[in-house]
Amino acid sequence: MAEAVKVLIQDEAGQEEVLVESSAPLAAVVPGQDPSVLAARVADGVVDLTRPVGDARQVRLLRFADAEGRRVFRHSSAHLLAQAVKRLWPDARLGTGPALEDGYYYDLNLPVPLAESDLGRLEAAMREIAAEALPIRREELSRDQALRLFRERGETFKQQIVERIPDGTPISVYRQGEFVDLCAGPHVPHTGVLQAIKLTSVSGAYWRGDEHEPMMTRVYGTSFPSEAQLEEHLERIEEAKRRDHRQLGQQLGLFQFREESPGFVFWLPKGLRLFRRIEEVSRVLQEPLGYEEVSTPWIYKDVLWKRSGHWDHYQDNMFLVERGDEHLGVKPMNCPGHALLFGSTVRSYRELPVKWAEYGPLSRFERSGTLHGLLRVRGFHQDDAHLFVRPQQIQEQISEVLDLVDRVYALFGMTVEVVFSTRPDDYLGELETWEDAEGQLRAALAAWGRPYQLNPGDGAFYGPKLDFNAIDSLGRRWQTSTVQLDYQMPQQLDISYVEQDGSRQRPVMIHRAVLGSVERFIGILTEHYAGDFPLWLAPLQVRVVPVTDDEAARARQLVEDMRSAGLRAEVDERSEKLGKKIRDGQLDKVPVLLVVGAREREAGTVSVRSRSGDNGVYDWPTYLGQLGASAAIPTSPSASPR
RNA sequence: GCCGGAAUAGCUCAGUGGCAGAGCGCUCGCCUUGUAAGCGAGGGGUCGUGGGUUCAAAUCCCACUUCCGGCUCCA
Repeated sequence: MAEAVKVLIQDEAGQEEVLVESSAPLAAVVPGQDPSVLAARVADGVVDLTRPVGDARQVRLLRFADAEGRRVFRHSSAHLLAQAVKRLWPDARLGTGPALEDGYYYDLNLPVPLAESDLGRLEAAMREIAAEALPIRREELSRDQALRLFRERGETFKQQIVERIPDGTPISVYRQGEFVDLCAGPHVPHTGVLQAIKLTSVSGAYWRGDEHEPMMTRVYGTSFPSEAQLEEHLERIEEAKRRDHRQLGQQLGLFQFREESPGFVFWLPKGLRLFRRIEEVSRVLQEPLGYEEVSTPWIYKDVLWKRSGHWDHYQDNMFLVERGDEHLGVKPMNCPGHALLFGSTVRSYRELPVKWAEYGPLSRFERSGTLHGLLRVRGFHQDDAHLFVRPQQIQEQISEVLDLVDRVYALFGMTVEVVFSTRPDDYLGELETWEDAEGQLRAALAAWGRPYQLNPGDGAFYGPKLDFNAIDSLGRRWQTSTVQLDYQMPQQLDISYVEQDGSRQRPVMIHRAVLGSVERFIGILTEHYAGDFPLWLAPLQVRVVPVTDDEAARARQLVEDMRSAGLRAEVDERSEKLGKKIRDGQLDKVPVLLVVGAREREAGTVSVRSRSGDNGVYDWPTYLGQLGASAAIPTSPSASPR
């Protein structure tokens, strides 16, 4: 009972209305059978082009350029990968294979270990299947039919998934040639659409993400409609690799890691200059807000950790020391120490808020496989502070921290995103207190006036929190810090202040770190700037390059002038060609190279070369003044020169 | 911690069972340089550590350490 219906086709170019049989597949409404159309969005969601038009009256055509079209393309690529694996290893059992932002993966249980060197073979098999242009067909089954199908095929993992689907839910599978996969879809019309394919890596992944479940082999890949787009993507990956802070740290002589102390950083002089500069930024910006620095012990007896709750909740992440009868723990956080100091004397409400900062070393025993350059270490420093406040001061103090976060990240040309995590199911304390705290956080966020993401139920058991993601120059997100309200620590360590009415009250502790770990932050900054630190931050700001050995004396004089002005400068005195010294200066990513020869000496000038090239000749005393000014921390972002 | 891979000179890497190599860096000498690599010579190695197989191991096998890609974790 085919009936002709009017369908409105929407495409990026515009829309048109066509008349089509309702029993025809959606593909029939695609103008000119355009092969770049991968799927369609109708009222029910994104669907296959093989689906009948049915009662759809508005159809949006999806291509690779659409995020939804891209997901379909990548998901079909994952099926292609799984099919290729099954052709090479028929005993392989399928797990799951979703699309990712930039590609896809498939988790499989394989009879043999798979190495990255096997990926070429696998890619070849994928290309073969693509060349076969197998039609991809959807089938709907009952739960029993699906169970039987996957049991017959020995797909035990798929069986597990089906078993978890409630009875009565329609189940879909997709077939392409000999391959069948349990899948909600949708998919591209046939495998020939999947043109440019690349498998990128292979690794292990727990089944269902649970470390008690078996380990699957996960193969990662990406795919594009054309080789040119694939090339472009691989080029972006190369760019990210060139920015890898571990590589730049080695190349620029900033820091090292050594086998003798896994997870701890060896800072070289240049790296430590960066480190100190970052700390300076933190101090300069927060001291006017009434922060004061304290220094507390880094090893405490188990008694303290038991009182603070770390012994029960955090012991696995602590370095423990046993010395005779004493059990000691190296601090993973500053809060208990700060709370002890706060409680060491009677505090009046007049003193609050108390804001104590500490940059000292923290140690956390991270599992060996989680260490990653500066981004995940066992020994680090935070721009940590604890605010002891009266409950009614929460909002104003959070607002102040939000403002500080904005100003700090603006210095580095980064913005932040905020995630607000609220009361979890297993919360401690009074419901009323929680509601008040969350209300104050919400008010502070509203005053801040920017959108934020809500993460209900993801707060800490002791209080709600705000997480910050910094966004770098490549658009990548990095979790840098959290601001957490804590009602438990003051109680556990029994600290209080005297209220206006003479009563003893518990302060609320606000844990906050703006940069988070300084180590991690430097790793992020290195990648953000690709090692081209701005002048005010660069470990070496100026290198003087004498044209001949005869100019070395003046070059040294210039460096002395600069050092007196507080600049970080040095001379390249090697007996090398000018071109060589320029090249090395560029490779060392020095912001300013001053070329000085006989001409400059006679005229009292310097020839300036920045990272972008020759900047011309300047009068030395004038230029020195300018340099000094632009090398200062640009506390007002508009005044920040790169 | 788990899965897979890797470890050779200071750095980046070549070397698949038979005398340990290259480029850069380093030292010395020559050159005296004008905006991205001047020339020559020299020094430099427990081939990650320990065990095994073999007439013979950087190379094959086992264990450990560390790193890399992920997973898990990151109150």
